[in-house]
Order: sequence, then C-alpha cells, then structure tokens
Amino acid sequence: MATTIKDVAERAQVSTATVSYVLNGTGSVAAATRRRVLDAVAALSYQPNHAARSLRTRSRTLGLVLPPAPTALADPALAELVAGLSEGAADGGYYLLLAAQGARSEAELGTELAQTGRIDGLVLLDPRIDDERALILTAAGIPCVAAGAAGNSLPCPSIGLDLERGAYDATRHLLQLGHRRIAMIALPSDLVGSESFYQGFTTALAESGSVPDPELIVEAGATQEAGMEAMEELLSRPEPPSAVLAASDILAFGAMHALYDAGLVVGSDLALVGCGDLPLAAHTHPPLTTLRVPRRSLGVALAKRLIALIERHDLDPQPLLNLSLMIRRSSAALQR
Amino acid sequence: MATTIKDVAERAQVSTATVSYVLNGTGSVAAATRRRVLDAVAALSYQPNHAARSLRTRSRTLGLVLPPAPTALADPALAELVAGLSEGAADGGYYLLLAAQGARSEAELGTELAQTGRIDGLVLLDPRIDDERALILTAAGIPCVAAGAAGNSLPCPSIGLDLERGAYDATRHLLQLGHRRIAMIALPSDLVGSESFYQGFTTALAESGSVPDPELIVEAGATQEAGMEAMEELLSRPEPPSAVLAASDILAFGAMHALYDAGLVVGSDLALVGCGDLPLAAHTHPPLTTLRVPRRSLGVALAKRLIALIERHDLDPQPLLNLSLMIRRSSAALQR
DNA sequence: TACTCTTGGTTAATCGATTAAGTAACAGTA
DNA sequence: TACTGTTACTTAATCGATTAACCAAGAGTA
Repeated sequence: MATTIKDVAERAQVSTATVSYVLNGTGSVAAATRRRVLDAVAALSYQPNHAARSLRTRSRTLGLVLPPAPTALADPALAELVAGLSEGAADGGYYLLLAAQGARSEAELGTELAQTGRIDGLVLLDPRIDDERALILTAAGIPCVAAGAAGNSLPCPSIGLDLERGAYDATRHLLQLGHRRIAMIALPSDLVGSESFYQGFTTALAESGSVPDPELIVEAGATQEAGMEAMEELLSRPEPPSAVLAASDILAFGAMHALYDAGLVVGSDLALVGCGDLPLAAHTHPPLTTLRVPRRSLGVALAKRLIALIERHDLDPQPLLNLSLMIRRSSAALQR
Repeated sequence: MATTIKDVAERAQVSTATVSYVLNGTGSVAAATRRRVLDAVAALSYQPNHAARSLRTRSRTLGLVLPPAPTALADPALAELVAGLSEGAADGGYYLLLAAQGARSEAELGTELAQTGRIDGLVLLDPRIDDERALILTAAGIPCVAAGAAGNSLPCPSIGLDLERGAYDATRHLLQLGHRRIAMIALPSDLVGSESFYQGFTTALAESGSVPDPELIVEAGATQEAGMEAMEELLSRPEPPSAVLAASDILAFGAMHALYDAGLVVGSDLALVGCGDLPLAAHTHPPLTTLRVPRRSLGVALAKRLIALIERHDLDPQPLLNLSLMIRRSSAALQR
C-alpha cells in the first residue's frame, strides 16, 4: 500500500540504510548515489512512516493540555496562541498535539503523553511561581517551556512578555493624562509575571515623584467577577482613584461593570486601562485602552524554544516580547 | 528506562502476547492470569508505547488543519469547536493533532498526515458544495467528516447544524415584531448550508403569506467588509428593508457599521439578526440578536463520528444540532 | 611492502507493540 | 478408544524506520 523505505531502496539499487542516511543527512554517501536515492524518493513520493520513525527516535510532536473549563479555548487569547504554536512547530518539522485535560492533572496527563512517546515536550500556560507542573515534568526529564516571563522561579525555560515595560507604559500614559491617584487591579500574585507588572507600575509612579498608595492596590482573581469586586472595593475608598490599571482585560471588563453600576462613566469619570487586547476590548463601551499582547509571536517563540530544548540545540536567549499600548476612549484626561 | 510490555510479561510470568491480549481484551485468558497481568501493569504503571502500537495498528489521532490566515483560530468560533473536538477525541481514546496549513493545500497536508500514519482521519471545516478536499481525501481512502449539514453533496459524512430551522426561527421572530420587508445577507452560496439557511428564511416568509423579494437578498462574502457592502447595497434599494437577517455574526457586524455610517440606529430604525453568537455579539451596540451555535457539542459530535468511521462502527445518524435564538436589542418591533 | 585512514557502502539488530500460527491439556462425544 | 473442540497459553513474525558494526577498495605514508 503505502510506499516504504524498502521500495525506495529497491528502486535506487541501494540498501535501506543508505536511503536513511541520505534522508537524514547522516553517514557518507557519494553524490551520484544520493541523486539516485532522491530521484527514487521523488518518483515514489515517499513519506517516511511516522510510527516507525518515532519508535527509534522522537515523535516530533509538541503537546498542549487544554484546561477542562467549558470556556477552554473559548478565550480568543488562547486560540491565537495555539495558532502561533502550531505555526512555530511546523517551522521546526513538528506538529502540535492537543489534549483535553479531563479528570487527571495536567502534569499527570503530560507525563503519560511523554512516556508513551506521543509527545517530546509540553507547553505550559499560565505558569505560577514554583509551578508544580514544571517541577514534576522537569523532574521526570520531560522538556517543557512556560508561557510567561518566569525569571528563575521555574525549573524550565520560558518565553516572556515584557510586562514590566508594558505596565510602565500604561501607567505613564495615565500620568500624562494628568492622573495622580492611579489604582491597580492585580492578578493573583502567584502568577509568574504579576510581580513584573506591579514593578512597572511603581517604577512609572516613582519617576513622577509619587509612590503607590497601598489602599489603591487590589489583588483580584482572574475572572470578570473578581474585577468587578475589586473595582467596587476601590470605589469604596475614602479617596477613590481617578484612573485604574487592570492587569488583564477580563478584570477591566469586570471593572467596567462595577463602574456602570455605580453610575460612573468610564473615560470621563474614571480612566481605565486593561491588558491583553482581547477582540472584545475594541468593542466595549467605551472601547478599552489596553496593552496588546503579541500572542501569535509568543506561540511561535514558545514552540521554537521547546524544540530547541528537545533537540538540545543552543539558542540565543529570547528577549522579552513587547506589549504595545492601544489607546482608546476608556482613558481620557483627568476631569477637573 | 520506560517500562515495556516485556517488563510486565516478566513480572506476571507470562508471554508478551498474553499481556497484549489482556490489555486489548482479545484472545482468551484465564481469570487468574488476567489478574496477575493487571496487577503487574498497575505495579509498574505501564503505559503502552504509542509508536510501537501505531506501527501495527492505528495512530488513534484525529487531524485538523488550521487555516493559514493570520486570524486563524483567533476566531473564537473555531476555538470552541477545537475544544469540543479534543474532548470528543479524548472520550474515544484519541487525541487531536493540529497542523498549520502553511503553503500546501489542506488536502495535500491531510493526505501526507494520513499516509505517514500520523493521523487516522481528518475533520474538515467550512465544507463547500462538492468540496474538493473531501473528494481527494475520500478517494485516497482517508476517513474524514465535515462540519456542516452536507446533505448528500459530500462523499463523506458530516455533522450538521439545523440552519434551516434556525433561519426559520429568526425570521419568525422578525415577522412577529411586525416586520414585513425583511432582507437577508447570505454567505457565499457554495458553502454547504447556505441553501438550508435560505430555505428556512423563505419558509417562514411563505407561512406569513409573503414571498422573498429578490431585491432584498444579497449574497456576500464571509468578511465584515462584505457585510458592510451588502448592507449598503440594501440601503440603496428604492424600498429598503426594515429588518435584516445576516447569515453570520461577522456579516452582521459589518452591516452594523454600514448602518452607523448611514446614520441609522440599529434596533429602532432597523432590526438586525445575526447567526453564530460570537462572544462579541453580546457586546456590540446594541447587543446583537443572533442564533447561538452549539460549537462545543458540534466538535464533540464530529470527533465521535470520525472515530466511528475510522473504526468502522455503526453509528446512529446524528440528528442536526439546534440553534437557539438569543434575543437582544438589535431586533426591536417595527417603528411606524 | 605493509600498514593505517577514509570513503562509501551493506548487513543485521533494534525500537515495542500486535497477532497469526502452533501446542498442550482437557472435556465432550461417537 | 479415538476423534474433535475448546481453552489457555507461547513462539515468532511483523510493522518500517534507524544505526551500530562490519567490510571492501583505494589513498596516503613510513
């Protein structure tokens, strides 16, 4: 049925070993022989069988575990990242295997996938500080990379966003609009990156000669409800903020709801900036000023880094990816 | 390193064949022996090597080719479907392989994936009438299923949405609001499903005693721009419509833009209904009345159908999946 | 001349499962 | 008793690649 390396060998009048050497660029093969082999490959449109190949070597497959939530991948953010991942994988001759998490833990599933030889490595999303998954997988010798600037809190490499710079830019933007009481709604502090984001925020404030008011820093969850509650909390302060930087668009959407409920007009009564630039951000009312994340590039970079790890290539350390501030109507000058 | 079937066999004092029979439920094995084998499997936490297994049998992997557009998967619709696919695959003991299309055609890539034994079958998105991909793949003996009610215009099975019923419901809704001049912005007519959608539209009109005005039917592309142009065209009619049914949310978004540009207020000046219920639909201004598509279920059903095809199981024909009308503010009663 | 290196190949073992074919033990039956 | 079937296994071939080990021929060298 399918053409095998044997068919190619026969047609080219060589042994299967020679064919393999030609195809993999290993061994030493005379130019004329190489030609014959390549011609035979072309004539038969031969494609090496994946199972046989990966039985001896690697599976050339990267893994990604989808969160079990019914909303999984509904999040357009994840979707774009996945597109980037599979693009980066393809560039390196790899494919991307998606696994629905189901009941098992991600680490368990990943370990199984790797031990059965289905995947050579795993991409970890939303890494946390001292992430358990990274520890387990790395301990088991399974290559993995995390999506997020990990500093050195993780035992595996990671590809990061320059959240510090992003938060700095966003805060500067608010300062330039004349705001001085600027609040921040933070993501859970154990998420890798939360610290950097906060850092950028305070650096910008410090440069303008002020210092963050602890009253105006609220650590929230990751959901819209959490953003809503955080905003309510901020509004209840004796001296509420005139501007708010939210560490994610989702939190910002929640904050918008709280502001609406409080009868405040986003943009004029209070400036709001998010982070992520989800498709929705441009269509809220008013459209949300937010930090755009290069998700596709992030995916590509993650895939390339993981492949390098698997194949033990050296790789120049990837610089942090830049966020760009999309200025929309949710952030306006301070009303006086 | 990794534990193999041989390790299990030794520990259970049987041959590897017996282990295989126990694990696959084939052959006849005495109860006591079976116990010993299962105990050994558990003790060694043995997982069969995937490459070895698929070298002899199937790869237990479903394939999906991602469109090359930079927007690929950014579309939340596709994202949810993918989540459903991988869930359905997991239920059947399969995984989902994602391939970035790149330069080659989808049929070519799919054929390669199947011939190298990486995947056992392929899911086709957005099938067209007499879809070339389906023809090529089916001719090559590669199992595939299409996402969309295909009628019998395709050589492969498909899982469909009841677009006819959906369009019927949406049109009835507009009729009940008092609208009589109802236009439709259609998707390209070669898309499987376009016909059904149109059918539902006309059936509802017919029941109300009217007949579709050819002036009010515009076939558009699939992009927002196409929706915009189509709406402009409708507005230029001598007797413009008071309500519009768009065959996709994207088209409806485009129509909204055109209406805004024309100084018309969606909801009061003209009623608009979309199809798809993208996350954005609930957040446009005004929120868009639209038909919700059970994308996750569609994904699950597609995966199950494809697996049945691969394993040559019989399967009760899957009924069409229902759309549900989400009534929002873009559709209001006719103003007189 | 005799020895060692390269170059350009081949042979055959190997990866880890599945499964056809074979076999021993025992029960049923004519 | 002899034959036929079952049941419960084992042996070994097989899937299609990779690769270690081997080998022959010619070049270089002391």
